[in-house]
Amino acid sequence: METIRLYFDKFIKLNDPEWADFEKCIIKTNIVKNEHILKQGEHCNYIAFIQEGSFRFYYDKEGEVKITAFFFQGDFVSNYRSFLTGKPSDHFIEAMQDAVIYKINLQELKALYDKHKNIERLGRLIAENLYLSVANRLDSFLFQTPAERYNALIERNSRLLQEIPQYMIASYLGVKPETLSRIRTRK
Amino acid sequence: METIRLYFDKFIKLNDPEWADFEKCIIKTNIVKNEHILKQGEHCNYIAFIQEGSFRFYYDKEGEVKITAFFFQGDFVSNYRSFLTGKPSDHFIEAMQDAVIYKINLQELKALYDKHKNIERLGRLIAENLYLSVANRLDSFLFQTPAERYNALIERNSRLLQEIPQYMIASYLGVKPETLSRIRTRK
DNA sequence: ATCATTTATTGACTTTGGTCAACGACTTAT
DNA sequence: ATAAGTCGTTGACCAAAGTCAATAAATGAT
Repeated sequence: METIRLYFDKFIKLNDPEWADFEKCIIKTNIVKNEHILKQGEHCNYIAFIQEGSFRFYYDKEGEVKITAFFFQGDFVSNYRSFLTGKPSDHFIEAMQDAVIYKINLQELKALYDKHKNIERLGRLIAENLYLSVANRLDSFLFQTPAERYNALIERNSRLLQEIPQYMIASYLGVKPETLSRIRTRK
Repeated sequence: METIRLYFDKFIKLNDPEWADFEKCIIKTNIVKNEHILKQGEHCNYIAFIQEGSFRFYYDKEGEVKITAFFFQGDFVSNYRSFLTGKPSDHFIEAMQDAVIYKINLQELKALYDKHKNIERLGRLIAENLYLSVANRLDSFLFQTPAERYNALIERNSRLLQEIPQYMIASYLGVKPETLSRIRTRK
């Protein structure tokens, strides 16, 4: 559990009593490839920190799968909307590789928000962090062409994307696999 | 100032000492139509709460104006990304009508985060709130056609949109004015 | 190693939205 | 009142991505 503490220190340094309480609401979980950690219709009652592995966050619209997000090592993975609103998830979260995550339970975290100011602050920093992620992704749709999105993506994440099949990357970029294939050849 | 307190009570009830400190970092400002409250290149050092009026949040890409967001009464208006990261704004914020806003200064707010747990919590709630807004807008681009976005928008905001010219709505929806005109006739 | 399945590519054609230009309805300034 | 601009609409054409189908390449299971 000490290694996870180092990760959280990057957000905020918790003192020993704070950490002791925080640790209690964390559950380390091993996930196997293709396992779902959240399904459509379920309530997302956790945020998980990814120590190892990667996930896809997708939506099944009448049989057509649309990938909304990828999550990698060092990211928080969650249906944060469902987590915040208490509404059931419209997305699935599936492991693309074997993974190790630390689940932080919603109810217990809320109790810790009341108890420790620094954990309340951690909650703010996580929210701000996730805001920036989704705002950047929105920008990529507002201001970039599919080809520009693709180039920016491989620029940022080339290694991590090696293992991800191209049709999933196409879905993430908002185009059909045929179109991504054509984008890749015409440059 | 008491009227603004009622608005903030919807997020979180601050007690009198908390409110007294919070009030000090708020500046009530009157804005005239077409006035910019933030320009490209400036650092956004505030979040403002809109008591009256509306704003457009836009990006000027080589002379082509793209509207990223509208803000209405009861919303927070800010370049929240610039506010969080400290980087200069790439967007303009312009009043579409005469407006009354309450600006909350960044540096003073940060000091209050340290001083009052409830204001730290207010910061979290604002971040979560803005996360949900931008996540919903991203979804509208991922899962909806321009026509569906248009219908959902007028469904939600029909009254407020009365005063906004159609070419701005087109830009917000991510289409050209000619296309929006055609969407409107073909139904 | 072989066969079956999944994934990626390519071609022909369709659909959707963009571009450019013209025009009419309204505003606004003089 | 008139002229100049702005805004919304319409038409003809263009460009980009989607669709459908065929095939090739890669992956996995036995």
